Amino acid sequence: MRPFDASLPMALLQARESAMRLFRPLLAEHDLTEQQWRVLRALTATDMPVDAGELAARTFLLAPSLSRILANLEDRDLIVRAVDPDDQRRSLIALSAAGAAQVRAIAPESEQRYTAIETAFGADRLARLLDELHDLATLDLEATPQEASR
Amino acid sequence: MRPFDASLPMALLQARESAMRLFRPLLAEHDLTEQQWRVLRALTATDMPVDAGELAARTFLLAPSLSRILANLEDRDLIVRAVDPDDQRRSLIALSAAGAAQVRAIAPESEQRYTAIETAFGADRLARLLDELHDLATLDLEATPQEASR
DNA sequence: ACAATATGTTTAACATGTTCACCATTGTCA
DNA sequence: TGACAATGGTGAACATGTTAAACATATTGT
Repeated sequence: MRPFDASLPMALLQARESAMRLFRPLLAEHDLTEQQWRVLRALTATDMPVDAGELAARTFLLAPSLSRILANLEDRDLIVRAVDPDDQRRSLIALSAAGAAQVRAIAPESEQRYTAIETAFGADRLARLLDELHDLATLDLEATPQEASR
Repeated sequence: MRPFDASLPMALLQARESAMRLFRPLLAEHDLTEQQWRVLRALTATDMPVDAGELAARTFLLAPSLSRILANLEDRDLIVRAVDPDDQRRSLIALSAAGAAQVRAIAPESEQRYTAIETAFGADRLARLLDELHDLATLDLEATPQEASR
């Protein structure tokens, strides 16, 4: 069988771990997990409140995970939630003032560490790598090839 | 701040998810998680029993996670464990006959699906991507740059 | 209007990720 | 030899990944 560390999923996992090792300590100082930070960043990027489904898509979190994360962030008053008046099934989510302050407190150091990776690996090289990763992610492969003929 | 989906960790996460979507259903048919499969594969690749620390390194699992996974696999008789006579702290782990059979049952289809990715993305292109990922993973970045001068 | 269906979100259950603490066994060294 | 630190493994606690089910609200078709 294919050698172990030559597999694509393992290589992607290792590379990601290597990068995250640089960010996790910073986030830990502010009592945020990687996923919680992802949610806060996604909310920072928008002016309009977004519903949970949209937020899940933007952060690449599954709905059940996001649901727990939002409950946590709401308890800590980093976000605010309100029922969508046009569709009571949805809840509209936005950053609170404290949440926005938290993001402002972390962002500069986060950017700085990202730049460190960019510098060490090469900015243009990193850009090409991101392009390749994007192509790979959007490859659409048949999930069940044996049923492709239906 | 940096746009959200342009970040390296997100790109790596998406790419990996895209690839794993192809494998998870296959593993689920055999009641194995991705990580359990990783352990079985790692054990297949060696003739000698390995201790848990070595196995953790090869599968890129943290020790506490591996500990739980091994307990699970041992309950299902897919692996066997024995105390290392030379160092009673270590336990030596090997594939059981049933575990080896399980791997043989899954491997062909797994390889086939991997080949599908290789074909769709381009074999040489994938090889170059793996090289880049390896370089990225082995970049050693200072975890805490501000203390680098000590 | 009403029943059937679809959709957005949450809960449940189990497995893993992550950090910290603990335990047993080894290794070190005064 | 006998404290004492280092090492391998596990347990605990909390957060997330993952799938399936439950729930409430909307939508559809008749």
